[in-house]
Order: sequence, then structure tokens, then C-alpha cells
Amino acid sequence: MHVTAKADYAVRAVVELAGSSQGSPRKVDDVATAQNIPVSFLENILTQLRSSGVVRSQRGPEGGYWLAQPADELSLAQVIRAVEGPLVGVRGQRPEEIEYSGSAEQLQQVWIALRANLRKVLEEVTVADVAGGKLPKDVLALTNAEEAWQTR
Amino acid sequence: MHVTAKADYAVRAVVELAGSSQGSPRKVDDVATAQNIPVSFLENILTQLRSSGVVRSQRGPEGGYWLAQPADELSLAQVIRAVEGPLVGVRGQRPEEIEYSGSAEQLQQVWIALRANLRKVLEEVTVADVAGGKLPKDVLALTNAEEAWQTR
DNA sequence: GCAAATCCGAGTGATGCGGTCGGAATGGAA
DNA sequence: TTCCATTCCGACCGCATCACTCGGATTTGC
Repeated sequence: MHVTAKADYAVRAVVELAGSSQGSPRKVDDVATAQNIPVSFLENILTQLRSSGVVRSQRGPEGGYWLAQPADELSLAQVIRAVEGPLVGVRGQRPEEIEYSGSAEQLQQVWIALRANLRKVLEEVTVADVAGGKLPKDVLALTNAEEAWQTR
Repeated sequence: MHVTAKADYAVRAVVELAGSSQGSPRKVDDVATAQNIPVSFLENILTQLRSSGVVRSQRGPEGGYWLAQPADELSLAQVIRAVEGPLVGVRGQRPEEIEYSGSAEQLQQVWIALRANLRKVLEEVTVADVAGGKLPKDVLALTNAEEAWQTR
């Protein structure tokens, strides 16, 4: 259950792009320094985001990157999938592919439920939500229960 | 967002233990063949589970492993934490430890919300639930929405 | 004392993570 | 047409983690 640096960077980069003026593209160096991300790694990530259709790019001077869609139509799930693949995997397989036998049979449903609850957050929250500082209220409700902040 | 083989094996092993008679301990080889887990790896895992207090053990002939607590008081979260550490990490840190600045500031709350929703499943489902094939109804509700089984 | 089991730590091959680097292609301006 | 800023692309690299294995040492029951 680990969010990689790449996924974290990807989301932050996209959020940063959402905060820019729509007219002109944003340079990699800009985004990198704004979000404190290693430049050449970010270059890498943005290329991946482009080939997944999340961002567009322009070469040459005055070039750079911008969002391919309006920020309020782009979910965090889309961004993360673009760089990490499937949201959740169990031993490298998707939850619906794995099979258990015997007393652990119900386990598959647990993983499915897990993924469903992950999606509830990541599919709903858009890049615009994060950039604008206004998360959906049911997501916010999850963070308000103070036990949510406890370590365990 | 990846569930490792170790975590999967740990849960299955514990579920298998829950399905045994309470009187006598269960041998590693038994559990391994029942759940199709590599024996020496499982040995490893059970040792970890024991040092976390999830299972107890007995050495010598007639020895083996059994649950340290009633199966209906043991959550999947406890088992997973015993072998994997914290349930969710972002770039190796816990969600409440990381700090963002600028336009990505709200991201921390997203990760917190994510974890909260993960916990909703893993803290609630007990080993007894899985072994008995009766998951809590709100967890089951998550799997009933047919979109839960879709790939995306 | 013997045999059956757990205990324990070290080791191992493959894979992925978190980047870096060197150029090639592209586009705008002079 | 010639710079030069920028993206594009693939290769590479060190390190950690993953998924295991192995060889004994220790405990326990008979």
C-alpha cells in the first residue's frame, strides 16, 4: 500500500500545471522548481503523462507542457494510472484476476472492496479540487474524523 | 498501491489457522500445503507474526502455530501491519508526516482520506469473517456495486 | 538420546525504484 | 540559415526491496 515518488510527483506536477494560465505552456524547469522535483526525473514523468494523453506539449523555445483536459475533468486516479498502471494489485495481479481456494476464498472480495474504497477517493477528487484547495465534502469528511490522523 | 505476496500469504496463513481446531497447534507444512505457500517463506512469515503477538508457537514434535487471540478479535489490518509495517506510505513516509507547499498543499488530506477508507475495510474485516465466509455487510456492499469488478 | 518440529540469521537472484545522462528532433527568432 | 531553447527518447545505474532458500541451532516429547 505504497504511493511511489513517481505517482506523487506526477500528481503534483499536474496540479501545478492546473494553476497556470491556460494560454501558454509551462516549462519543465518551472514546474520542477515550483514543486521541488528533480528535473530530469520530471521530464521522464511528463513524457509518460503525455503518451497517456493527460498532458500536451510544445517543443522549441516558448514550449512546455499544459493539461490536455480541463482540470475539473481530470481525476487523480487518471493521473496515477498513467504513471503507475492499475491502482491496486495483489502479488502483481489485479484483484479480479486472482483466485483463492479453501478457507481464504472470501479474500478476493476483500481486495475488491479495498479497491472500491480507494477509487471512491481517487476517482472523485479532481486536479482542480486540489489546485483550488477545495476537496469534495465527502472526502473532507473522511479526514475530519480525528482518528484519521492517528498513527496506529 | 500494491499488496505484497508476504501480506497475502500472512493473511491466508492466519485464516487457515482460524479454521483449525483450537486445541492443538498447526504445523507449518500443513498450512503451507493447504494454502499453497512456499514452506520456508511461510516459516519466515510466521516468525514475524509471532514476534508481533499475532500467533503463538510450540516447539518440538506435536508443535506448531495457533492464533494468539480469538479470530473474531483479529483484524486483517493487524495481520498486515505485523508483516508490512504501516498500511499506507507516500514516498516511504506516513501520510501525516509529509508536507507540501504551494498549490499541492491539499494533497496531504487526500492521502489521509485514502488511508481512512483503506482502514474502513481492513480494520473492520476480521480473520473470523474471512474464514467463516461471512464478510460484514457494509464491506459486502462495496463489492456488490458491479462497477467494483470493472477493470478501468 | 533421538526425532520432530520451531527458531534464527544469513544469503541470493531478480525486479523495481528513483533517478541521471547524452544526444536527437523540433520550433522560434535573428 | 543559423542559432538556441526546449522537449523527446532510450539507455544506464546504484540501491533497496521482494520473494524466497538454506543451514544449522534450539526446544520438546517419547
